[in-house]
Amino acid sequence: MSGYTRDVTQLPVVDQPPPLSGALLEHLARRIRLRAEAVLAPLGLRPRHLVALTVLRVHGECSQQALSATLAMDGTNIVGLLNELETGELIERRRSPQDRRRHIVEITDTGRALLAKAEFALAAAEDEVLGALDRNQRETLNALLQQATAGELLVFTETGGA
Amino acid sequence: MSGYTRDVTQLPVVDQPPPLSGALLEHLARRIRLRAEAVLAPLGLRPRHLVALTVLRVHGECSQQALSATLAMDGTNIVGLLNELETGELIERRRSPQDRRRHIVEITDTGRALLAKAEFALAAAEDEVLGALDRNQRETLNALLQQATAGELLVFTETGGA
DNA sequence: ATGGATCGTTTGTGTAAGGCAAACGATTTA
DNA sequence: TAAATCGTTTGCCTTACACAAACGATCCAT
Repeated sequence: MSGYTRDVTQLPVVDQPPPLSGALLEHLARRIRLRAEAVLAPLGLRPRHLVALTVLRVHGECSQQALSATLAMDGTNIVGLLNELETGELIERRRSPQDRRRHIVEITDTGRALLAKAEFALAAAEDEVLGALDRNQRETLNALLQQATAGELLVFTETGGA
Repeated sequence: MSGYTRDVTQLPVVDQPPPLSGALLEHLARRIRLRAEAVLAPLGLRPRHLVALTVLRVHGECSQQALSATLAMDGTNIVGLLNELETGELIERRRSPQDRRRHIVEITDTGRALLAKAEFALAAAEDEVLGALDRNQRETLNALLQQATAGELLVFTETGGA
């Protein structure tokens, strides 16, 4: 599965490094996050909340530890994060009927509404940072990110949690 | 300039939020960063170094405070970051002839080499996270990020630093 | 039924990133 | 000559996390 043979059908030109996105991803994320903080504060949100809500909107409901894996964040910290979101009734924790130890986490309508509101408010900030991209390109970018994000959960859906 | 009228030539369908990338950007960046740390450690690098080097490769040489602005990081912290990079001879600080208070920061050949080496090492980690994107999409993604990143510096190039 | 695993939770500790402020030497500019 | 600027050093503070240990509730296997 991990034996992903990179496309070396031709000769390795000059041993050129593959197109790498991580650093740029991080760089742009930071620039946006800094501006986002100021915009989100009045809404009682911080960047981490935005990320969690966004992920919860993409995926449907999910167990708390699945969320922990998806956000790549320690389980103990997820508790606190969800507490904050639950206080604002942005997410809902309910017991799983199948396994009553589990919490089923889901974004609420209030959560969706606030998320949408936040997104409107953030548009300007993003425009500022992603100014070099035109509308089309930004949509392409977003589609790619969305697809990449949605892809993760397949792993956990397939595996089920083994 | 900031009066960017979003394309509302038609009726605002249902007041749908604009395509937002910030949260997803941050989410994916985090997932990659965590895996990257392990890969970079043996090279004596941390994610922040990778970001700095990558940015320095995209832009050419630049003053230290321009870098501070580009990385959106406090000037005092830039000093330490550059010190670490300079110790490894990955970047070079030299005095500007025009204004000898200024430091001209530039990535060295050693820096480029190590950066390339790191990128090779990181490919697997990215493959893992961006697995839902095919080769073409990943190239598109990278091109967009590159373009967005390169765009920032225009601001400072134009303004000159006023 | 009993014992061992599992899920979420609490608490507590540690670390790394980074902001912010003050003061300094070297330099430029007015 | 005086004031502003660039990088630098020092010191303090906050935030986001990871990690470990212990707990109650629950599931599961024997």
